[in-house]
Amino acid sequence: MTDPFNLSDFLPYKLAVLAERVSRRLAVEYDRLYGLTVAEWRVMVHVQRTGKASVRDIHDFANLDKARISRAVHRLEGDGLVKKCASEGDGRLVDITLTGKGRRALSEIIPAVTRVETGLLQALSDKEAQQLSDIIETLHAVLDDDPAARPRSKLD
Amino acid sequence: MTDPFNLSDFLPYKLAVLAERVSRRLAVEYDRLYGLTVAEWRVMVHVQRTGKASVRDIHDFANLDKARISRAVHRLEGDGLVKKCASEGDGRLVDITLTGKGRRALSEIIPAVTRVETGLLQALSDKEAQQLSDIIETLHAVLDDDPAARPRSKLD
DNA sequence: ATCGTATCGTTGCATATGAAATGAATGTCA
DNA sequence: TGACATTCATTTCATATGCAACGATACGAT
Repeated sequence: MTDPFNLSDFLPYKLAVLAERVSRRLAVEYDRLYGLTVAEWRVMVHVQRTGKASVRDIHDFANLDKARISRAVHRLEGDGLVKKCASEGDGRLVDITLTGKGRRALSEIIPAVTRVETGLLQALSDKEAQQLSDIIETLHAVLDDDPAARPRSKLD
Repeated sequence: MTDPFNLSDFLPYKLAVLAERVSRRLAVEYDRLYGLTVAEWRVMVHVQRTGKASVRDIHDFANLDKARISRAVHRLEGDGLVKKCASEGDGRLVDITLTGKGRRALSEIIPAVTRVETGLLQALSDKEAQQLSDIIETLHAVLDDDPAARPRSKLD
């Protein structure tokens, strides 16, 4: 017989459950406002931040599969929220930029999702929020040294 | 123009990225050993813990969609890891129990995933591990009070 | 310059997923 | 008891997902 094993006490499970719950709560906001999915939301945010980005760029920074990004961008283009054009220098790349409509969309969505984040952070003291960041970083560092773990995505 | 918005600093994003990375690292173990998916793994663990469980029970405790559980159980039955039989008292319920093979499978998988969890926890001090648990609980409590959030799953 | 290699974005394919519908069994209450 | 509502597990259906393959472009070594 193996040790008693409690899903509820298992750190990976606890992380997964919280992350999913938070993620779904957030999705309510960007879905409600512009019918966006998580992938579309992340694409928009990254493009806003960098001004213009390729699928590859977003892949590196937004922790999303290449194909998922490609499809998200396609949908966003169809909705007129982003514009795609072939890169000047490199014919393989696609330059993705926000349209005016895209910028307006983000300017509605960002306050809404920030409100949710703020609600979460306000329940934590400044010290706790810092502890959480540190702990997250520490756990990433463990996986960085684990050859069976997938590499970490880059930071914005 | 909206505020500068950094995905990397956004708590929900940080949680999602870490949780997914940890989850995938774990999945390497139960996939490697018995070709299990996350859903199958959670079903097995819950059934081991309770001895016998219905789809509904697992739904309440393992943070999985009912349909996903039903399918996971079906596959596990096909692999001979669990057994299904109609409940005595209530003809709607299905009693799911581990087979001998299922118990043997878990006795291999649990040490493997525990090793991964231990690797993560060892990077944290006892105090930090406790802080993390407390913080997770605090964040759940915020969502508990948020009508737009999905209810929390029960604890084992 | 050219051939082989690497990178980029997209697509095909098999599978996974969630929401809603279904059908069977039970519960409720007049 | 009999009608109606509820609960449970499964299935259906539309969509999402990840991986691998692909075609196109760029790079690198000779």
